[in-house]
Amino acid sequence: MGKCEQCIVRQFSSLKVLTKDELHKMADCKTSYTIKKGQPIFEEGDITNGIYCIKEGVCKLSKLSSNGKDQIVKLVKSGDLLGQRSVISEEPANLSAVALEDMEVCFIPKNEVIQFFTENNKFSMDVMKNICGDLKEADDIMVAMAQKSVKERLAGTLIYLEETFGIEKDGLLRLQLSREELAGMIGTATESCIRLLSEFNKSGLIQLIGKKIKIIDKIKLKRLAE
Amino acid sequence: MGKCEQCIVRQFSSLKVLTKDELHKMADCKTSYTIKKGQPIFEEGDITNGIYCIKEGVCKLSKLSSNGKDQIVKLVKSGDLLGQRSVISEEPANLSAVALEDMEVCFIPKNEVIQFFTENNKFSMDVMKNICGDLKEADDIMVAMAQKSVKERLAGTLIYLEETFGIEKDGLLRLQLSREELAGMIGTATESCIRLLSEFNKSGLIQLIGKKIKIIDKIKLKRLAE
DNA sequence: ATTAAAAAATGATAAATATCATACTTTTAC
DNA sequence: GTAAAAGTATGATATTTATCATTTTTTAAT
Repeated sequence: MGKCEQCIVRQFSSLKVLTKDELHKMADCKTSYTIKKGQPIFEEGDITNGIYCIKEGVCKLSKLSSNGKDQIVKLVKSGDLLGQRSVISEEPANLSAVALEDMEVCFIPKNEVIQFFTENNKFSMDVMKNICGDLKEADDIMVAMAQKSVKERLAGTLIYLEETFGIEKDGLLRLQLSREELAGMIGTATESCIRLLSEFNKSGLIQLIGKKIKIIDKIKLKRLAE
Repeated sequence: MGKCEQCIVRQFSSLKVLTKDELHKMADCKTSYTIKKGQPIFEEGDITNGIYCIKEGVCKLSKLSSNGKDQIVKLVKSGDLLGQRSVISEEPANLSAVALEDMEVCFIPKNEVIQFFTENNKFSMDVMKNICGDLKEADDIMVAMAQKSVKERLAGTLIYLEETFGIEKDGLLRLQLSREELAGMIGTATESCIRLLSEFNKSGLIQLIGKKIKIIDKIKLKRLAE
């Protein structure tokens, strides 16, 4: 069983402020999982009873709207924690978490997490800061959804994907989303998303290679996103 | 100077878990303000250096989009706290807060708030729960902005306004927003908002009396909002 | 390797929404 | 009290976006 001390999640998340003792306690109670691409970690409405540490891979947090479309609210990647909100609010999950790549995650039961909260003030402050960051991000996306055109949102999302998940040696976006998922991020119909990608392709902003995307003119794309 | 102990904010917000001692400390360091309708409490980008307790009145939290329109992200009312995110994140305000009615607020300096955080675990947990609630709300609104039509969002917002701020004896929505502000809540052009209000009026869902609004058929309106 | 299924792409069209113009009404300032 | 300004309302029109239909391409299964 892993020791948690060397884990990537410990370096990047709120776990960095845990003491040696707390890390040992965590290592003892955690459960490791492998999740295949496309599989859920939890679903909207589930009672989660703990948080997940993302050791490897990326997942989407999404919510099914009454029109039957799945809106992607956030992407979560290795080094991040997942499911803190439900533990703190003592509520079922508001969003579904589904793997976009094969993943490795660890589950830490609620009781331990709450103990860390009450016994380690640094930890609760750091988790709180992260949730505040999520709130700011959500507010900003809300404004973009309400006030920006689909074209602007697509441009902004492509920039975000490059800056957050990086590119491969050949310049293609490392994180591969289906057109439907990309549409679900920007909040539009799949066909509209595809059409705009074609348009960006023709006007030399991006290049479409199979289903993969390469950003060619980042400056113009950024300007388009405003 | 007020004592904080009897204050409405203490009854409804995270302040309820503060000890007598902490309340006294707070009463000593707080500053009371009166804010006239239309005046800002703080603006996007301001360094706020503390939190506000809303004793009386309602304000809007909004963000100016690059298209020049003001998107309303949240309404905050008496009994609520305001500005916690900036204090926790140690960042400038992400949103502007502007009074929709004459208001009475108290300002508590950052240092005291942080002291309460570190010394009173109940307080930090309760603030955290509230921020988690805001995050859930923001995620839900984001999905609505992305996936619902303007008509559905208007219907939902009218229901929200009635349920959150109540009605006057004659059934009119108590909180009076201008058409422009209502449009800024649902994320649409003012004219589109006005047109849909007219349509709702003609089809008997609501009644427009001057600039005030009365909900006539709440059932149908709710069904419309989905 | 071949075929079925899924995903991506594109065209045609309809629906939703924004924009611009203008009229009317209410509020505000002097 | 009156004029100017702001807010509300409505029409005409343009633009954006969704929907439905079809084709092409890619992926997966046998």
